[in-house]
Amino acid sequence: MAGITDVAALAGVSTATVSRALSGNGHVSEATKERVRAAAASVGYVVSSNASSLATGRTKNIGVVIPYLNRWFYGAVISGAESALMSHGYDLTLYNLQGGGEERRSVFEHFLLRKRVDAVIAITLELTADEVGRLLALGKPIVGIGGPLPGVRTLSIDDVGVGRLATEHLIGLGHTVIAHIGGDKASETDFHMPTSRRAGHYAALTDAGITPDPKLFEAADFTIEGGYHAGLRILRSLGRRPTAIFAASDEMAIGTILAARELGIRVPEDLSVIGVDDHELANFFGLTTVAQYPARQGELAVEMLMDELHPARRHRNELDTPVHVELLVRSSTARPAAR
Amino acid sequence: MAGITDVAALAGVSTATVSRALSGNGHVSEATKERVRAAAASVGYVVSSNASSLATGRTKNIGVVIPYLNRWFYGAVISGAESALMSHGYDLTLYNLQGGGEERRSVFEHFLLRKRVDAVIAITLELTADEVGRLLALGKPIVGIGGPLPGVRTLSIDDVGVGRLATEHLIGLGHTVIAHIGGDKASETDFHMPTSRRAGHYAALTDAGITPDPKLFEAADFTIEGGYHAGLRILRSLGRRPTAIFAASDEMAIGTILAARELGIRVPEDLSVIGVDDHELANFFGLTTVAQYPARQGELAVEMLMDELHPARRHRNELDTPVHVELLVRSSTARPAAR
DNA sequence: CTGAAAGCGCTAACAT
DNA sequence: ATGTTAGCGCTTTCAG
Repeated sequence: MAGITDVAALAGVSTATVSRALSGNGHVSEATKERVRAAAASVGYVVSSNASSLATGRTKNIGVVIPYLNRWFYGAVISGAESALMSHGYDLTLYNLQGGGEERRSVFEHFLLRKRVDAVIAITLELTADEVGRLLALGKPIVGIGGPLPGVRTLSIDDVGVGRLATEHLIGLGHTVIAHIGGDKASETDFHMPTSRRAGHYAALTDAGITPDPKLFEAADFTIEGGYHAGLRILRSLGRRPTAIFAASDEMAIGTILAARELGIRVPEDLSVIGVDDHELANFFGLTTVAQYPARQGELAVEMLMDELHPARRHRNELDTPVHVELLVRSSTARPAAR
Repeated sequence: MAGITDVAALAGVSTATVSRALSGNGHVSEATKERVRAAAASVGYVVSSNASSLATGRTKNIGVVIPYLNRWFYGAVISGAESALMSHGYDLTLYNLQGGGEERRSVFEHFLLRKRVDAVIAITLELTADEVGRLLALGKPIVGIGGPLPGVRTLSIDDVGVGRLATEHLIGLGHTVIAHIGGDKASETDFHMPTSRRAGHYAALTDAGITPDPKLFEAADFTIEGGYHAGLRILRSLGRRPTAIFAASDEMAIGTILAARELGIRVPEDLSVIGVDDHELANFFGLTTVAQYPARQGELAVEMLMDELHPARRHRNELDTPVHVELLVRSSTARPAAR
C-alpha cells in the first residue's frame, strides 16, 4: 500500500515533485524524474484514482450506457470503445438498462451522478431532454451512437442511405420484385432505424420506377428466428414470389436464407438475399450485406469524447457525424434467373 | 454541484448527521433523517463516490475481467453480474483483455491497482499466482468463473460431468457410434474445458462398454463455422458414419446441424446432435443441449463477492462451488433408426 | 526546478 | 442522537 509520501521519501523529494514527475504536469528535471520513477517502481506505487479524482475533479473513467448487452452490435461497440479508452488511460464502467424503467431512472439519478465518470457514451438510447440536461449541467460531455440526440454530439449511420444502397444493389442486378423484412413499431426504440431503412428501400424502388408493394413487406424481430418466420411467410405466400429480399439486419437475412433452404429455394439462383451489419456470421453464410463497423464506431465515440475532454485537441464542428458503411458483395446475391 | 455542507446547512444539522442519515450508518432520529432527505432532494445532492471512497476505503465498484466480449457466454455472464451489482448499489467496470499480453499486464499492473475497485470477478481467466497474489495483497477479493483458481473462490460447471451427461443421453437413446467435436490444444486457454468434456465423453462410452474410437473425434473452433467444417469432415468420412454427435458447444452443434442438412442427412432421424450451453439460438434449431446458465453464474459470483465484502453475511466454505447444469431435450436427438 | 501547505468532499472516531 | 474534528491520498497554487 505504498503511497506518494513513501515514494517522495525514497526519492528524496517532496510529494509535489513526485506528483509532477509521474503525471507529466509541470516541469521536473530529467534527473529527478528518473529517480522518482525508480522509487515508484521499487515500491510498486500506483496512484489512487480516488484521491487523484478528488483533487483534480477528473476521474479518468467514462460511463457507457446501453439498452442490452446480448446483441452482437453492442458487444462490438463496447469492445471498440474499451480498447480505445484503455489506450488513453481511461476505464470504462458499464450501465446496462436491460431492466427497464425503474433501472433506467436509478442509473441516471444516482449512478451517473456520483461523480464517478467524466463523460458518457450512450448507445442507441433516446435520452430525454431531462437526462441530457442533467449530465450536461454537471459538465459531463455525452456522445451518442445511433443518434441523433438533441444537443448531443452523435455518431450515426445513414439508415435511409443503407436502405437505398442495399436495394439499389438488388435493382442493379436486375431484380424488380423485391421484398423487405424490417422492424415493426415495437422495435422502434432505436431512433426509428427500421422505418428509415424501409424509407430508403422504398425510395430506391420508386427511383427505379418500381411501385412499392405493401404485400412485399414483412415485420419481424431483429433476430435469426424473426427473419426465418418472416422469410417463410413471404416465400410461401401465394402472390408473386420475390426474386430478392432486403432484410434490415444480417440476423434476419440469415433467418431468411434458412427459410429458403427449407423450402428448397436456392440462394442466390432462385432468391437473392441482402442484409445489414456484417455480422460475425455473415461471412459463413456468404451473405451480401451493407457493413457497418460497430467496433470502429466505439473507437470514434471515444475519440470525440477525448476531444471534448481535452480542449487542447481541436473539436469537430458537426453535431451528428455520419459513419461509414460499405456494401460487401458475397454470394447470396446474383442476377435473377432468366424467365 | 451541491455538496454535503449545503445539505447540512439547509437541514440545520452537521455534515456528520447528513452522512449518517443518508448512508444509514449510525443512529439518526427519524425526524431529522426525514429533514435531511428532503434537503438533499431539494438541492439534488448525490454523494461524491470519490470523496466517499477516499474516506472509507471502499469504492462500491467491482472490476470484471474477461478475455473476449463478443461471445454469447460472456455477454450473458456480464449481464447477470451487472444487474446483481446494481441491485446492491455497486458499479461494474469492465476490463477486456482482448488485446493480448501487453494489455493484460497493463490491466493488472495499473488499472486494477488504482484502488478503483473493491473486488474482481475473473471470467474464464487463468490468473497467474502473481496476479492473484497482488490483488489479494491489496485486500481485494476475487471470484473466478470457470475456475478453479488456486486460492480463489470460484464458480464452475463440472465439465467432465457435462461430457458424461450429454453422452449418456445419447447412449440411453440407443446410439453406439457416437462422434465428438471438441476443442484442440489451441483453445485450451479455458482451463482445459475442452479436454474435460472430452474426458467425460470417453468415460461415459467406456462405462457403457463402447470403445472410444479416435477417428470419431474432430477438433474445431468453438463457433458455428468450426462445427460446420468438423461436421462435414465427420459425415463425409468414408469410415462408419456415427448416428450421433456430441458437440462441445451449441454453436458447434448448430454448425454440425447445418452440415448435416447440406448433405441431406436428416436430424434427428439419421443423426442425433447434442450441444452444451443453451445458447440463444439453441431453441430455434431445436437443439438438445446441456444448459449452463451464464447469467445466473454472473449473479452468483456477485453474491459470493458480497459475502466476502460484508463479513456480516455468512461465508460459504467451499472454494470451488459447482454450478448447476441441466439436460434440455429438444428435437435434435432421437433413437437411432432401426437397421 | 522544487517545496510547503491548503484543500478536494466525505466519513468515523471521539465527545457531548 | 448529534456535533467536532482529524484525516483519506493526491494535486496545485504560491513561494522561493
